[in-house]
Amino acid sequence: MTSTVMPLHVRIRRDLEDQIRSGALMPGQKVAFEHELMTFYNCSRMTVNKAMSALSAAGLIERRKRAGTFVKLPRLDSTVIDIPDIQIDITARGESYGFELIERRVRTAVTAKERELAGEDGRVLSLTGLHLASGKPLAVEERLINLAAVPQAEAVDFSHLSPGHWLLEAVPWTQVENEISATEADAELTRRLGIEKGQACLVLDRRTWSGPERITTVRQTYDGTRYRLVAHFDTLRRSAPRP
Amino acid sequence: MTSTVMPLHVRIRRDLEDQIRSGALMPGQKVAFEHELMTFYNCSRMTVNKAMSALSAAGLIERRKRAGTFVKLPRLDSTVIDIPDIQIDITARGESYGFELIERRVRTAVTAKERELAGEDGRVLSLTGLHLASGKPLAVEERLINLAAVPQAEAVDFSHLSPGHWLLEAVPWTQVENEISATEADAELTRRLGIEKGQACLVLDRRTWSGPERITTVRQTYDGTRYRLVAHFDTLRRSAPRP
DNA sequence: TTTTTGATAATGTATAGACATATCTATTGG
DNA sequence: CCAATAGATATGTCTATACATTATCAAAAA
Repeated sequence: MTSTVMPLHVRIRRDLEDQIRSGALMPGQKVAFEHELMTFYNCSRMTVNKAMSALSAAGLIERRKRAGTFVKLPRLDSTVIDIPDIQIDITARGESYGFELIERRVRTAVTAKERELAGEDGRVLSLTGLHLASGKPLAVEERLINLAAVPQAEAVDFSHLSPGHWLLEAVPWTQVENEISATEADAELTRRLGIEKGQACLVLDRRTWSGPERITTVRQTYDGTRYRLVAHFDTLRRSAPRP
Repeated sequence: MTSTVMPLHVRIRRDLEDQIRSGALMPGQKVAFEHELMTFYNCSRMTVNKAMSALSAAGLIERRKRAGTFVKLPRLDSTVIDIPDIQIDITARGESYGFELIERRVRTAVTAKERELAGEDGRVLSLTGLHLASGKPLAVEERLINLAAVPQAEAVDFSHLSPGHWLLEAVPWTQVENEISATEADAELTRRLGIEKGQACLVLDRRTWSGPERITTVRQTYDGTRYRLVAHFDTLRRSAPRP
């Protein structure tokens, strides 16, 4: 597949990966010793070691001194799913993306949520808007931005600009907390998403930090019939959601 | 924290990680050259290189020849969430776990879903059951197991044994596909989970492979008010769901 | 001015060797 | 027989060096 010449340590790693994936090397089984691979590939131990260390770091194998190297049991309790940025996700599906601002307010933090974000008497920018896929509402977004951390947000016109996408460029985050849940559509959601009353919606709550500082809190509520989170995962590394 | 002496390349990596996390090194900023770190830590280039390569592999930094090394923008479109095994998740919350089998059938693949799993005329084990947290139903599970791949499943008594947990030990997977969606509780879910009719439920569909072979297909439908997926993620590595 | 070319500097890959560390095995001493 | 001990061995770390690769910058040519 890859037309370019592959570095040897990458080739060794891929060979082993392939054997593990295909089942030729099953979990628990012993992998060849470094010195065996070294003679097989006719290379130095450092090169083999680089390949094996990478596999070990990726959690595919376990290495024990004196004993050797063994294929690890993949653990289901740490399976992983991608959570895409909604704008990127929509365009990746080949649909056109749009954002429509419903409400914008600047105020002093009063509610618990606002104070958790901006602290006592901190100022927050509150935005409510709609994410559109091919012109149709896909998700409602309710966002709070900590103006102490992102003062420049106050001057931005978010009428048709996804705040999440803007923030991504303006203030890179270092930590995110995501929470996925389900909720029934209330009257407001029903109206805004144009769905049936009581329909199930997927809710994504996200809080982001930049270093120690809180940046933003957002809740995106998706039309449950039109949106789902998909992830393909294998023992080496996850891949992107399918088209 | 760590009482043992840390290898130098780990220390270098952690120092850089900490600087990135704390905001001392912001995305886009240039990281010191290898030869600078080499004199700073008084070590060889290979040691610095090992640390930097690891950070590069983890996606924290980007390295360009001649130009140097730069802190990467974390990309929201590849944020990640843990999907725990339900049994492990429930016990981790300090609740007692239980499984209750509702229906068990062995049959030849007829529906599209069954044939996708077991192929034309393949035999499948169909299991329906309830996951209980502290004695109360938390999720309904509908599972199909490919008996060609896991013949020993036919002899197992799943009356009070979580099939997913058993499978994990019996047949290690190499690939998983997860899908999260939301649905309204129908009459059957209402009855089995003891919830209100029409309530929103979180649905987790999972398909697993072992090498090229399909192992199982499962749909777990959760009581939306009692279950949510949580993940804390930072630019270096994700951590477990909070208690 | 624009384009080409070439030197330069940074990372990427690989080697051979050295010593450290953990752990398994066999031998020895009680 | 059990326990302590002493190899043996596989991985872990690190060095010093070499050459490959490639983006960048500046000088030379069009």
